[in-house]
Order: sequence, then C-alpha cells, then structure tokens
Amino acid sequence: MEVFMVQPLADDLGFLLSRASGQVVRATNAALAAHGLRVRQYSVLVLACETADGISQREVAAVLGLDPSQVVLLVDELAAAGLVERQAPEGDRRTRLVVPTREGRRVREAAGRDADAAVEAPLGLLGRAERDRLRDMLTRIWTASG
Amino acid sequence: MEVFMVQPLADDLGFLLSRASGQVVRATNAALAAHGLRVRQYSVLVLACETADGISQREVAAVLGLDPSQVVLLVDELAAAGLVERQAPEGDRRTRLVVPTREGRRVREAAGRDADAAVEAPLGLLGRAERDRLRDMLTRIWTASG
DNA sequence: CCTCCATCGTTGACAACCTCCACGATACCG
DNA sequence: CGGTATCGTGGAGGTTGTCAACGATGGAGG
Repeated sequence: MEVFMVQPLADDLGFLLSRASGQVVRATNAALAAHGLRVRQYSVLVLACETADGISQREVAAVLGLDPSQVVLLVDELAAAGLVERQAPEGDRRTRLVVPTREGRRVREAAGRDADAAVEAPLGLLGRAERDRLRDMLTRIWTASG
Repeated sequence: MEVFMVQPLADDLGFLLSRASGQVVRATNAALAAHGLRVRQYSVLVLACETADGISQREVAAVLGLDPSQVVLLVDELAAAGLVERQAPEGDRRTRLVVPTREGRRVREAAGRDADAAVEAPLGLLGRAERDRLRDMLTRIWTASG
C-alpha cells in the first residue's frame, strides 16, 4: 500500500513532532533493552550520574517534566537493579537523594553509547549544524511554556 | 526550586524531542477538549475530511503510524459522536472507508482553528522560516527510518 | 515554644496509549 | 480450486500521564 501524505497533517508541527519523537524513543528503547532499561529509567540514571552529590527526586521530576509519583517508581526499579541508591541528605530529612552506584555509572556509560548509536538511524539524515539548530528550537519550545 | 539543566540531557535530541512533543500535544489536547476530542481522534477526523472518497482504516494506521487495532477504537468513538461513518467501498468488501459526516466537517473546522491557536503557546517563539526548517527536519527523521 | 502552612516522598486510582497475537471474512494468485 | 495475503476486529499486558490524598518533615510568625 502506498503511504501518501495529507497536506494539513504534513504541515502540522504537533503531528510531526510527536511522530518523530515516537520514532526516536522507540529506537532508543530498543537499544536500552539490552541493558534492561527504558528511556525513562535511563534519563533518571543520567541525571543521578551527572550531578555531583546526587539529585533529589523532586528535582528529577522537575527536570524531566514528570509527575513526582512516576519518579518514585523509576527510582524503585533502578534501585532494585542495583544501579542507584536512595541516600539521606545532610540537612533535610524529607528529601531523598538519588545516587548512582559504581555499577550504575558503568551501565550508564555502556547504555549511553548504545543509545547514541541507535539514534543515528532516525537522525542520520541530519547534519551537525542542523542538529544544533534543532536543539535550539526544541529548547525554545520548552522555555516558551514553562 | 531552581530547575537547572544537566548538559548530557540538554544535548540529547531524543529527550528534547519527546519533551517538546509532549508540550505541544498537551496544549492541543486542552484546546480540543472543548470539542470533545483528543489529538488522536482529531488526526483521524482530519484524514477523513481531507481525502476525497474517504480513507480506509488501514491507510489511517499507516499514515499516523498507529496500530490498526487502535484505529478501530478511534473510529468507534468518532462514529459514536456522529462525526464519521464507516462506508463500504465499491470493490473490496474487506475494507471500510472512514467518511466524515456534515457535522464532522463542521467540528473539524472549528477544532482546527482552536488547535492552531493553542499551539502558538509553545511554538510562539519560532518564526515562520524556523518552522519551515523544523518541518523539514522532522519529515526527514520520519523518512529516515521508514 | 507552638501553631499554621509548605514541601517531599509515597501510594492509589484511572484513563490513555502501545505492542503483540489471534480470529473471521474477504481478496488474490497460481 | 487451494494456498496465501490483507482487512477489520477483539483481547491481553505493560507503560505512561494525571490527579488526589496521606504522613513526615521543615520553616515562618506569633
């Protein structure tokens, strides 16, 4: 069957955006599956690895644009897999810091390489300069409705 | 709380893509709610309205990148709302054409205007030329992994 | 000190969505 | 005519998005 394109949909940035997003997420998930991860968990792991003293679950939710209740489950799964730990910070006993284990850092590295490689399938046609422009535009979309 | 940005995530096109996509979809859904629609249903309605003699459910699934079983439910809901009808085509008795009703065309127009307006919130910072570039890039992402 | 209010993590519920598999009906090809 | 493919449909299972509530803790003001 020939898949044609309907003009009003091909012009709709919202449609194109969610379709492209799904494409990339699917490719990334396929790559991360080898490490027992999904994109959500991987994002949390990256966040934990990238901050010096760990990151509170509240901050994870804010940065990723998720509901705090989702972060609980994601951290549960990562902790069950031995990739992160919940640590109590110095001052505030309400918050729990998400801190990567040694194994967590290792997996994050390996998974990151595979994910980056997998994303080349959908993004392969975009040059370096184009990716920079795309990054810039997507960032501004986010800031526009913060 | 200050929402900082972590470099490896701010650089990740997949992350930015899904975040921006969610933003736009949420805004669109909010606008479409006044018409009793969600983006999925609206997309199907647009497809039905834009094709001359109706469109088969299989084609809807292919164009939107959905599973055929999802299309069944979406058409069910649209039909229950009186916006589309399932019609038998001339030649092939397996396929069912999705054809808009008069009311369906009316709602599509009104909902389309509201949706376009709502999308200006997240996309407002992008100029006309930028949107063209974005459209082009997103389209190529799709064709890259077809 | 103590009370009021905000914040954090957590749990639960519910709708939406995606993915896959299986089936009956119909079409097409050899 | 018989085997194979396609279409719509139904169902299962897992993931996600959204919202409301709760207990525990922190902080500000009287």
